[in-house]
Amino acid sequence: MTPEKQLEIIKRGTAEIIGEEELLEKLKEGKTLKVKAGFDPTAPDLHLGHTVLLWKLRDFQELGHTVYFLIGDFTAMIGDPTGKSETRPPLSKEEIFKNAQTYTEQVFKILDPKKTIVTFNSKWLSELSPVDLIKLASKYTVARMLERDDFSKRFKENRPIHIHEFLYPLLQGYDSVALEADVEFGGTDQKFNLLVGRHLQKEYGKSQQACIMMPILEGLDGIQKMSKSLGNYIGIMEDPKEQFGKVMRITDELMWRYYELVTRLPEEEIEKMKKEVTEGILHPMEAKKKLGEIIVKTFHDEKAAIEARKHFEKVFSKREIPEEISEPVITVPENPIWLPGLLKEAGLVKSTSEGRRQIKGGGVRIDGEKVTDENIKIDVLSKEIILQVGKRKFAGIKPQNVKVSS
RNA sequence: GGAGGGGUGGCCGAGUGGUCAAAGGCAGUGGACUGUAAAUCCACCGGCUACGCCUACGCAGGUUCAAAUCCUGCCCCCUCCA
Repeated sequence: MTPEKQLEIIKRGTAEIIGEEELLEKLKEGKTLKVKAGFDPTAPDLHLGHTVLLWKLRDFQELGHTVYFLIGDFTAMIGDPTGKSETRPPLSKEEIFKNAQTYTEQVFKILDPKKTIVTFNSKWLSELSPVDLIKLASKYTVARMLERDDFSKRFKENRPIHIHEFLYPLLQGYDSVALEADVEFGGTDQKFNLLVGRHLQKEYGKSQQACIMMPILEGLDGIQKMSKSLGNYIGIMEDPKEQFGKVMRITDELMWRYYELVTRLPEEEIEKMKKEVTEGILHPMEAKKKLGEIIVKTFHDEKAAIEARKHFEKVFSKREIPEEISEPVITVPENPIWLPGLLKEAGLVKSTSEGRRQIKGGGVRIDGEKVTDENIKIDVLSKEIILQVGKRKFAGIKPQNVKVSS
């Protein structure tokens, strides 16, 4: 493959590339590139947002390059500045090891393990002496630091910025120096940090990395970026039914974005589907179901995808009770038990107060029958009953799973 | 170090002695409608087998019949001066 052709593959789907010329030069030299992507070890639950980047790393691997999967165990002490700054205690060796394992478990659903090197930035960062650190700090200015979106905003709004937060971009940049990265990856929100890496490499007399920014995937709400803390994510380790259900809950518009960013369907095919939907040939729901299947299949398998779809159709389209529901083992204070208490025991609501509200709001069903009396008492010992709260939460209460405490 | 401003529910943000479990907005949950979507509308949105009680307005005390509101000390944040 020609270097130009390789570059074309690399560029597809990216938001921005800085240092494209150097990258092309390196491709022409035919060297195996060191591709760096950093991850925070404190949040090892990967979601679809991360996969946008992972797929692009996969492209690099398929072109023969090596991915350095960098776990920022050292920089995690600072945390990428977001305003909620707190110095976090360093993670223990065991925790780091455990998190790293969780990572690889997830990441290798997409990446090629043979072309991936997992590494930790504590390896070189903890070796830095105070003198080294001062040298590092001298390579950048406060004015330039304040150009960073997050910092400038906080500065303008009179919100605190701690000195150690300035260290984060510097240390991340130093990672590139230490690794001698040829390419560094990040979301568009990482632009500043990526550029610091490029700058520092120059300062330290190394060749400069290309910075590749991937678009940020919107979360389920369609507005904010997908993140664990906002709770608007689809986790790649999540249950197939959950993944499918969450996909179905996004807006039609957002569905296309997901098609583009988290599936590997060729662009032409996506365009074709889009056209068919606007022309009324393809029902948007059908397109969405297909997306759900693709996503489940990627992280689980074909069988799980089909089952998830069936489950969805049964429970939501036909409003039937699913085949498999949880059957909690519960302890109740008395036998005919007060319903709100039972709902709480069964884990369907957080408190009896919430249980009462749900009943009043018409969200509770027993064996498919709506319950309106919040004071009703239920006999749970004579036969199995199926409790339901809302459309999605079910629990089967079997007499043999019930213990009466008093 | 000095002067001033501020810390309220998941978030934003009103509230300066009782009528405050705390306005309003966002998020969330349930219902209606649907394609389980979106949009819209309605309700709920601290806990407790509850017309009452408990816990909550930075932390700890105090004044009062009564405090998110007043007083004292402490912690934290911001601004200006040095």
